[in-house]
Amino acid sequence: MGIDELDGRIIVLLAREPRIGVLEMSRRLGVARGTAQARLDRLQSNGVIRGFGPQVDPAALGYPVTAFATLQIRQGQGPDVRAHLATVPEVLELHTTTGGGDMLCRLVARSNADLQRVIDRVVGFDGIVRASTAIVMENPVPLRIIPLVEQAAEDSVRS
Amino acid sequence: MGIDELDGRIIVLLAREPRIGVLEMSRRLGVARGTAQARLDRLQSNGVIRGFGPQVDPAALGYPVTAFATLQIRQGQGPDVRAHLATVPEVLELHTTTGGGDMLCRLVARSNADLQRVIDRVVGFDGIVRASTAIVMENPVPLRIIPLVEQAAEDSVRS
DNA sequence: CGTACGACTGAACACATTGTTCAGCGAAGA
DNA sequence: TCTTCGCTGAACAATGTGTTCAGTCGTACG
Repeated sequence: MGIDELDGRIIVLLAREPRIGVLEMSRRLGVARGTAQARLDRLQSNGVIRGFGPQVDPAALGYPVTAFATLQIRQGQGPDVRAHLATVPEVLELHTTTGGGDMLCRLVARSNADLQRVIDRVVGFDGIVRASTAIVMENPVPLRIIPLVEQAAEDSVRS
Repeated sequence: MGIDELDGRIIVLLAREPRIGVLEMSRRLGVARGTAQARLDRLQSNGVIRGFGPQVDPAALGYPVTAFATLQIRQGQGPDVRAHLATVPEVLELHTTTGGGDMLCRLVARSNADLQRVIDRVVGFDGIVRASTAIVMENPVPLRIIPLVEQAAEDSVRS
């Protein structure tokens, strides 16, 4: 577990220019191609890099509204609620959190009006006692990982 | 704005097997290579596909604890708080939401004990009045986009 | 002190894919 | 009818891939 400095450089480089291949990568890093390839393979089998799936922008798909909903679940209904939420395409993400068996989910919708439809569909299920929704206005820090990768790489240097 | 059925198949295919190239993609989709390439280029310049950055697992980096923190901000301190949070590597994401100028941020930490350090760093800033944190226990629905893409693609068929 | 091991290098090879361009085709719209 | 647009199928040189090899280096261990 953990990554070293070269691993960190690989991830940062890939994050900045995802389309480059192993050969170009090895050139930029100043290492042999085999090294770059071995490191990349290791990072993937380690699970550090899960994959290179396309990053799709929901807004460009016609879903410009994002919201977070906190759900309160009736005792023992957790599994059912999860299964229910998994069937709703507009539920992009679901977490169970501390604090009375609550859940937090990320929603998207076509408009504020459409958000009502989504929420109705989300909470239109028996096991959900209460829902409180916060609509996202701005996203000053979009989902990012590079600073954390750099932090983790620096930590490894100290060893 | 919006995607058609072929676009949807391209995105889903890429999400399932990100490593395939344009040629292999065109074979699976049953279209000419030029078509696949043109569609992919268009999706990217449209902004529908933002990129193909590596999906890094914070847990594998040594940060297995995730939490969501709701922050209450002092009037007019929003910009300063944003700048502050952007400097914290463990802040993976930050949104401003409806409800009294609040913010919601996603945090990671090396352990529950380490989370205290992260939170202290996050809230150790003048403009933050109050913070309430929910620790993530399970993640029944990891961040996903495929169901939404399929929904959007189906919607386009009806036109 | 010597050895075994793991990681890295630099090279080679056949093969597949990429970027690019071309002419032709069919459907939709002016 | 004519034009435009997207798709097809093909070709080309250039580049990258998967794979393998022998050789080097530093370190941990006997």
